[in-house]
Amino acid sequence: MDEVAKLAGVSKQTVYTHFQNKDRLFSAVITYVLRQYYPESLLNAPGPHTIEEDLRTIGRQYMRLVMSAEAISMYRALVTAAASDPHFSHLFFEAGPVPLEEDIIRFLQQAVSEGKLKAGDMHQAASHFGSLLRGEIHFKQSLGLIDTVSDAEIETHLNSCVEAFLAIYGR
Amino acid sequence: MDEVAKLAGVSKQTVYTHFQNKDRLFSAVITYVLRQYYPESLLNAPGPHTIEEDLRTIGRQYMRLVMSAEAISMYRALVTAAASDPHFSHLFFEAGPVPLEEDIIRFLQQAVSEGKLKAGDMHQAASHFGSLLRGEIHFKQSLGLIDTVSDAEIETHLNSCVEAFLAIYGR
DNA sequence: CCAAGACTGGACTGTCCAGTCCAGAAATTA
DNA sequence: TAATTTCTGGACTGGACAGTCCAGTCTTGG
Repeated sequence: MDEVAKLAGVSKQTVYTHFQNKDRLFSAVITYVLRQYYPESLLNAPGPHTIEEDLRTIGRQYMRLVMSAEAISMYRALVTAAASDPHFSHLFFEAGPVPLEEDIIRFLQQAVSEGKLKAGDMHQAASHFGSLLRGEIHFKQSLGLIDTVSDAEIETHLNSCVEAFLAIYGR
Repeated sequence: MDEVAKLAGVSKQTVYTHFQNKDRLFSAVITYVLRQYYPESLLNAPGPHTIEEDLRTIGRQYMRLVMSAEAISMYRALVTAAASDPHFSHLFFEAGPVPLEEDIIRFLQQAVSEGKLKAGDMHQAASHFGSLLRGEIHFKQSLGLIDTVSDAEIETHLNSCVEAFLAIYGR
């Protein structure tokens, strides 16, 4: 909290008048940050795309989000807090992963109805896609074994994930 | 450390004579626990199996390991520690995930040479398999949004992962 | 221009926790 | 049995950190 006040260029007391305690501040940070980072639209390029292009676009956004330094340190903070109280994790999950996954499911269902993907459990498909995308990279990042991920690495991993996803769910 | 001493039925001083400090103790715990939990053999049932059966056996062991309460709390401790120093994470990774993945790669290569899987990048295949297996479940567990995972849930998830894996890498 | 409210800085309290110290008890060894 | 080593328990130190207090300063709206 001392550091927060310092970085804000404000006295600690002022921080405490705006946020009753550290938990409230942390909650506010979670909701604020997620609002900032939540992708407006998963697909922003105009014109028609192949399913592969769309998956790449979505996957790229997801990877950039999840592997950003901010996301990793928030994830670390949440994991740490979860050891004694999963309250923040719920806050986070409802504001981030849940709506995001819903968006992705909608996209996948649309693709199914257009005959671009096999029909099936789209919740599972979205979950598999996300898991593949996070992959070992996120696991290692969370453990501090990797810090920054280059665009090239993202692109390589992304390709392998999209390819794998289409092998499973493509028609 | 007080609690460790108490649970060990020993004075704190005695703990400190055996382990210079908390870090050394933690290191010792990591290596000890991994030795205990490291699967002797990924495949223990006798007789010939289909690749699907083998993948299920391996996947089941991996999931049980990774989703155990012990593994989750160790992962949490490592993630927390990684925020300031990834030293323990390295220790962990070299003693656990690295050799495990090597075993799995060997298995996959064997399966390729028997014509049961497509040839390709088996490191990537192993990584994808692991990522699918950890999946959303491990992500949620790490955040404290789920605690225990029933055998039935493991089996359901396992099936979907093996199926997905074979769709990608099966021939 | 002045009163009310907001902000400052920095000292202070209380708690948690790793690690140390020590005097006496217990176990080992010769 | 006597000497030596090891262990006990519990008090203590020091540092980190959340949260409070307060006296004095700055801002701002009427």
